[in-house]
Amino acid sequence: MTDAGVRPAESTRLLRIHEAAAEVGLTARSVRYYEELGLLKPAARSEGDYRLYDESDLERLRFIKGLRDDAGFSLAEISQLLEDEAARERDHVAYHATADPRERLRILRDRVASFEQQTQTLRTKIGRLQAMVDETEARRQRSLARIAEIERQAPE
Amino acid sequence: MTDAGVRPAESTRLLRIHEAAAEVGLTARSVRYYEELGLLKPAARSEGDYRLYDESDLERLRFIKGLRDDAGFSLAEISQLLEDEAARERDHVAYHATADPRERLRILRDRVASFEQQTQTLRTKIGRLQAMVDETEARRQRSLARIAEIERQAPE
DNA sequence: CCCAACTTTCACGTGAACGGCAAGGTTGGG
DNA sequence: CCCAACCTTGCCGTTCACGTGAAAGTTGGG
Repeated sequence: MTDAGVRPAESTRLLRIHEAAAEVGLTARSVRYYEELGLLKPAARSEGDYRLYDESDLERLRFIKGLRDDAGFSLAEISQLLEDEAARERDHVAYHATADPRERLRILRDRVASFEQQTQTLRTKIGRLQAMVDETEARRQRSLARIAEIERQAPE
Repeated sequence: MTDAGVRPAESTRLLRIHEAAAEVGLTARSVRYYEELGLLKPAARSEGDYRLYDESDLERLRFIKGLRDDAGFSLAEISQLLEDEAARERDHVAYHATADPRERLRILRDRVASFEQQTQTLRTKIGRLQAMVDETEARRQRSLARIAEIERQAPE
């Protein structure tokens, strides 16, 4: 209970939408669209209502971009995947607002569960891709076998 | 030059578009659209111009569907990925048309190269997904560490 | 041969994921 | 205080990947 104002630096500078978007390789339009879909909310707004993004926003945007580009998820699926974390995001404020360790633990544990859900989903996708690789490998082997056979029958 | 009509059994029954589509979990419209994009061509057409698909067509359709659903590739990317094989597909006819072992070897070798290209692309994608998994795992670990720390400082 | 069920091509409609513009407000250096 | 460069909220346009008829032709069992 000592030391009242526990809200010091946040250390990272806040970025405006174009800066933030460029930082993670997106367009401002996309970022606004993602917000419209409820995928994220800027950490703050300026006096004149400019969107302001912090480092955790950038992480989130990078994650979204990864899910979209690398994993090929639709924004609806991403929304689904981040749904839990979106609820936690509301807790994020609560996390910094409360000093109650029990509350903080609850929030952190939910977050861990969310991460586990995400890795699970990603691993499932990896599994399906691996199956496709195996399939293709098998087809390659079959072709190699036929090549060998032909070479046996008609050596050049 | 002996034996004019060399087109005997093909063994597998030919399916019409709805049957083929249902078999691989697609719609007839999608299959026609894929043909329009040049992703495949039915093995044959009936007297009255009905599309007729054989087993290799189904394999191809399943592969396309896998690339679309599991890998999340766009149809343009899939087209790119199958491009080589599409050229080989034209060779497919040639393969059965020729009895020349040297020509058959060339076709088979090209096919092997195409398979290797495909697995390479898929493995790259798997790598990016794995990186995301690692990232998420790291974040989970960090949360776990903070949980442990809080539990040390304020044991319930 | 007939007819219901399937298919053809053509064409317009739709939802997702933005792009781009207009009309106005905000920032911040000079 | 001024103004260029940024931002805001609409809102309409576009591309992709199909969905959904319409109008006509094909298949195949009875």
